[in-house]
Amino acid sequence: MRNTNKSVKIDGIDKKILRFLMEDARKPILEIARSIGISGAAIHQRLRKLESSGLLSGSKFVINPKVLGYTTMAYIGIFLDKAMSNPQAVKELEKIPEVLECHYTTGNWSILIKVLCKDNEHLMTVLNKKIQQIEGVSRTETFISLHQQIDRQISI
Amino acid sequence: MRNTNKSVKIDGIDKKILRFLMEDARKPILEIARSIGISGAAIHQRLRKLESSGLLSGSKFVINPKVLGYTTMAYIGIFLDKAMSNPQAVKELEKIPEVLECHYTTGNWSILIKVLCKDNEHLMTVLNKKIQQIEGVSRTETFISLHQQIDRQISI
DNA sequence: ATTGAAATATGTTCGTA
DNA sequence: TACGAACATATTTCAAT
Repeated sequence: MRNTNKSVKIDGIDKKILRFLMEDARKPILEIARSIGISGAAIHQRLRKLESSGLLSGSKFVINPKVLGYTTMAYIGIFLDKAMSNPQAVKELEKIPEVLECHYTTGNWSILIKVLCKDNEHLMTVLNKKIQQIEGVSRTETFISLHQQIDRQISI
Repeated sequence: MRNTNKSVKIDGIDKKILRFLMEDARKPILEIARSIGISGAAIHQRLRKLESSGLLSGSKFVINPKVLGYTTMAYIGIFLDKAMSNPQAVKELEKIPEVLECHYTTGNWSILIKVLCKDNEHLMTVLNKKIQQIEGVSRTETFISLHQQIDRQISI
């Protein structure tokens, strides 16, 4: 059973450990131990606690999509017909691999999604052949990200 | 010198390796080796090649901000005065820890940012006391993410 | 590109403070 | 909590194919 309440307290040592691992998930624990002057066993124990607190939700290898030719990122605001249920639309969006994020939002749209495509043509295909085809999608507004200037996690 | 051209070719074995590590960056290479039936040394070599190709841009520990009380995520579209240079605004946005992403976009706004706050009150403070204070920011449009339903990397 | 084996380094557990 | 020692695994290199 995983604890997910909000009363998790982390101290300065926890923060140091996390900052290292948020930068490089494969950084050896012993290396971290040496740089912050505490034993490897202690770090191991703290990491277990942080994991069971739910604060650590895993680790990821980050791949650079540009190297695979994916250079066009865009946000798309989607207007749904009143009749269309949000969960049903999300189920369809999940099937589209180019959709990386999907948010149910306040404001103009029902849904805001982030898509990653190879180029503008690819984006157009995704829009016309995939997203607009979803039942209940009435209109979309596309914002192409010409350049992502900040990309980071919460600062701790 | 890192190769960042787009002609990187990866085969099925590379994909299998990457899929494992994109899920769990700390998964032991030898474990992956055993599950796909190839030696650890071979995986090690492939990873080195993938790294030097620029496809692998690192690894990250993922932390769950909710556990620290950060429950309000929002996208904010920012209109900049014509006189205001984009890079200058970005420099100011970088100083705001709640800003996790910043995109220079086509469409209505000059900039689209993603912010993570503890609650609506915190979001309001960030908007009024930090973002609106930036010179050149004329107007903002906020979209609160009531629920993030998809969050993933490119599928390979 | 791949392998197995050797050398080095790390992860993990446990008894103790 | 933290430590160190002991043990189990993993990473890394290398000669050979």
